[in-house]
Amino acid sequence: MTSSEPLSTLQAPPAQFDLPGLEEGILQLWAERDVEGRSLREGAAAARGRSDRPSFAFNDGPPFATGLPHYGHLLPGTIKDIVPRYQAMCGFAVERRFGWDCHGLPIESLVESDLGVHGQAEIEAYGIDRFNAACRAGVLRFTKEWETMVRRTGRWVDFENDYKTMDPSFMETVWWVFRRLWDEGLIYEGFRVQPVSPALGTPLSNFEVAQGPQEKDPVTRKEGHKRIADPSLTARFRLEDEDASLWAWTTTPWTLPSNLALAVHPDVTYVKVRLVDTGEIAYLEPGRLADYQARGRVGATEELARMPGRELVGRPYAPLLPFFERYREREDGSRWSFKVVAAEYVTVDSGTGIVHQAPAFGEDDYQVGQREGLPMVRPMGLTGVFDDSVGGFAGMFAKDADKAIVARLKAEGKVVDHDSIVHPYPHCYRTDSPLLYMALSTWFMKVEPLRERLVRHNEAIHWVPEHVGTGRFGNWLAAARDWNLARSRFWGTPLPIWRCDEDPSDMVCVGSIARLEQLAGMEPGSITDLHRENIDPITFPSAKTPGGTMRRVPEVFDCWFESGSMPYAQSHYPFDQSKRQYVEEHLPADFIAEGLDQTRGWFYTLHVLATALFDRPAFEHVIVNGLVLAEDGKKMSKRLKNYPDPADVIRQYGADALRAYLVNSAAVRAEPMRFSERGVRDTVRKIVLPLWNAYNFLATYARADGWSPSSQTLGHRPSAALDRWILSRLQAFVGQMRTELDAYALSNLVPSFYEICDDLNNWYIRRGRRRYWRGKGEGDASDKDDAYATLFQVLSTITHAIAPVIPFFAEWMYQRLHVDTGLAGEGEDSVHLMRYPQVDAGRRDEALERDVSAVRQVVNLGMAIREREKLAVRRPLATITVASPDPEVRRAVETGREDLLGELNVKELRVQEDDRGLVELSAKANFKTLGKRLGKKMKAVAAAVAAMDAAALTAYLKAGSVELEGETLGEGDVLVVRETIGEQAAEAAEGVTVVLDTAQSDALRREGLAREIVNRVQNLRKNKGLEVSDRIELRLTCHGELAAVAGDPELAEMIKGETLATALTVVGDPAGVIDAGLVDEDERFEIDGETLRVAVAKDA
RNA sequence: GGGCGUGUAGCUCAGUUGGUUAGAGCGCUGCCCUGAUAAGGCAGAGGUCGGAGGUUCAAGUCCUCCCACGCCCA
Repeated sequence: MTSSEPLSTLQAPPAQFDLPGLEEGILQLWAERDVEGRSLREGAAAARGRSDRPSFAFNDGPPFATGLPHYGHLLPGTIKDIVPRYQAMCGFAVERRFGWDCHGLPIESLVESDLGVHGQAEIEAYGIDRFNAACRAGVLRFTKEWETMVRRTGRWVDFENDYKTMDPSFMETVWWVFRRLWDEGLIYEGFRVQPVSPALGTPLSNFEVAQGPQEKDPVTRKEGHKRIADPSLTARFRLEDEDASLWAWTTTPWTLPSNLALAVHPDVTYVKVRLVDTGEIAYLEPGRLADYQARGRVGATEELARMPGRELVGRPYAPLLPFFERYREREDGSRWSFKVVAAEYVTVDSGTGIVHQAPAFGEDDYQVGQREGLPMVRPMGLTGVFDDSVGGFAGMFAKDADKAIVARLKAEGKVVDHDSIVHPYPHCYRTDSPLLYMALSTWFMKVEPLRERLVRHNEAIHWVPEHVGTGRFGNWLAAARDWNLARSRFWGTPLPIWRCDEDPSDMVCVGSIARLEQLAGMEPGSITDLHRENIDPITFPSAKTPGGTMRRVPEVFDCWFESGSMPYAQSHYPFDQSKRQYVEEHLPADFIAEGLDQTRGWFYTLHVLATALFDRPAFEHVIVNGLVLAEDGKKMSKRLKNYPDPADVIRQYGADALRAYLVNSAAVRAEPMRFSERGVRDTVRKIVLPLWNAYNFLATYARADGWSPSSQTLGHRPSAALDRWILSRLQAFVGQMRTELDAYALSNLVPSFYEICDDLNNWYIRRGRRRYWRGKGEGDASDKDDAYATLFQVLSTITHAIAPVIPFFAEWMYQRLHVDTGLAGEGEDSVHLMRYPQVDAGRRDEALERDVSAVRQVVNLGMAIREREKLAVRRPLATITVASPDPEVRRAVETGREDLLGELNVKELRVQEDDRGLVELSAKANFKTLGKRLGKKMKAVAAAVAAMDAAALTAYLKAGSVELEGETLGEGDVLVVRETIGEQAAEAAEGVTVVLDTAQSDALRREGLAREIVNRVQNLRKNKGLEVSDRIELRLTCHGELAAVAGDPELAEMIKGETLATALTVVGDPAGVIDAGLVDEDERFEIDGETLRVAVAKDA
């Protein structure tokens, strides 16, 4: 980074490792060189058919911009960056447009709070135009923060060329989509039972219901709806075909005027009883009767008959209240209402086992009513006030009418029992009033007829993980219900249905702006916005009904309909001719990714609309991520502050660390993950630092040596086994990365990367580091070139391969390795514009990899022996004996002799086949091969195998088979286990035994001490901040054995050579002043109880 | 209430078609190595594999039920 440095060398690593700072620098570099822009514009051009590259279609799900991004966005955001980045490196042009979900309840609720205007009536009074203007102004309030955060995480996505669901072009395509469905006959008007806040006069969404007041159940301690006291009324419904009653129970007497049927469970047994006191004959479920009697609400009874519920079905009863008697019979005289019907949902947990049905006021009731063809009776509007159809109750609020209704029924002798009950009940989140459930008119898309096609197209989708597609999503599709896609709201895409005010069946569905202008006789181009305030006033005369005026229906679309239309609407399909072909060719899109919670959300709506419109799936590959939980396993909660601010985490550890941490978690397999700040910190140490260290090593020595890469470096084929080994491992690594990325399986990327870094740092560089130390003219120059070229190739390839995962650090490495050194050509100024590495199968050598594994295993065994015997590695030993019956292992160990001796600091290697005298043989049955064959005999045979003695085992090994318990055991059926005998310094593993000769000769001991001295000097060099190539003058003050070592000419040369000392002065210490601590200058060390004083001076 | 997941060491997670003594990383303890390393190596402590039944010669793994947690839907 000093300006005097020539550009063709590897830059010195920064003194401090500061990943966040490094990332900021890379962001700046990307901006200065327009790197991101070049990549994104390539994708955008492809969408218009103006790129020579093949295109890869990625569709981004739009988030609501009403809140700030959190980990639930950053995790899918990382996935959405890795895959397109990889595909771009594979030569595809990838369009990556950011999207904003602008409509819907989140923003409407915010604006309601801001304005203090709540519910339909208030908003209409306030003015839809002003209300929507406030939504428009507020919905993008955090887009800058989003952009900043998303960019800071390294995600490349096009914000300039973004899409918004409130854009007129987007909304027009939504109209087009709807019109297509309308033409296909997939749209119908129907009812849906919805919770209504009578105080607001507005239906509420599930989300709003969940926002309502909560409290704990006093018994179960579970959180639930706020509790309320309601009437508990059991009424008698007089049968018309017998002098008897059906008893039914309700907690909502206000729905009784609308009663149209009574439901029984077809398979439950009911009883007919006579009440001893009154002689009344009644039907109900016997267990429930016993409950009433136990509570003293009903007296003694006499059982008359028993029958299953299905035998009661169809029996007529007299209306409890007279208001809707006209629905008793149909025009053809058949029984219509006021009869017993069957319903599977009826339970015997409460009430009488016979359930009052008011189809307009309950989801279950509504379903039964639809099935039975019952009329729709709803004597009230959204405010819950009875209308004139219910006589004396007219004008009363539903809940207030309870008392009057009960009183009237009592007076008419129709009440069996009247009590009160406290139970959880949903309340309005805004006004705290109890909600009323009622059937409201709305618009549906027919999904049920599409089920078979939905399931079939789902089979073509590649789900990661698979179970989400086959399980959760597949089940949902197979049971898909018609989709209520209208909302009684204000800020959304209006339903493009105009209906005649004279004849409600006279309707027009408008599929484009131009068509509306034409119908309304407006100038082309005069409609510039499609929100309600601009569209609702547009009317036109009916073509069918003379004198009728066509007016838009009031509803807007469910915002999921809009996000499901995104593949078409983001490109203004089919209106924008330049992108028509792209849209049609890229359905299904190649790739999408979102959280598990989108299964019934975006994934579903995309799939339903693509199936309905084009008879295709909407996407080909999808990665589903799990939820990010706080470290305590709970949901992340702003209120609880149980998670760190993402911006702080990035500032402290870097975005690469966060990305690698997230993508290395179970969350990429759709499992929930617990976010831990420590996990991010560990990721820096485990993932980024190893690569940085490796670069640091290369740069340090290359600079000292004046080595720099040339265009030949990357193709260089070294001959040394160590080089060929790491290059082979590199091919394996690239292969793993490609396989995983091609399969959209991201969970093994980081582990594979970690493995190659480990091999690089802890074997390749560690074993090969002396190759880089040789000064000019020393040793084999071509070997040194091999070493540099190999290390450079490895770092370069790793950098390319890991770039999609850690884009910042990979870019930093690339800049150092390729750009600063002048290797990168025109247009090659960013790693992200380069091609993803190919596997060079010719450089893979699996036999060599196995050999190195064998050597490393022997090293580990040797280390274990040294540990156990307390033999420091710095102290040389005379011999190591490796015994193995496997010729492959013996050959591998011989080949790796140098590494083995070097690592273990041993002088001589002996390899032998015979391990007799070193190990004891014992045997175990191989359950895997024998289990299936032997079955119940397995236990006896296993015992016989375990009892085999050394002689029997040797015989088995020779013959390859043995006869036991009448069974012939062949090769592999008996597993021979070797254990070292007695006290010797030996370790055994499968197929190999290692023994160390622990005897220390004087010569070995002196050499060990010399190495101790070297170690102290090296530490001192480092502490003094000397460069690895600096020469020093060295002065040692010591006495006794250390003085003898330092005075030995051979050892002194060794010390000088290792420490780059040009001069070594040994000062005796006859007075013992250093032992006495009288000397405090320089450094003092203890070695084997003797004191050493070291003085180091840089040789000028 | 239903669907789909999850539950294995203090923490984060592996654990193949059932197979012997259940593994790794982090953290902890001890020792070692370091002429790039903020790393690394060796060892130790730490487990009723959520619980209970069952199938099997053999169950963390298969079956049934239950418990807890999560998402979605009622």
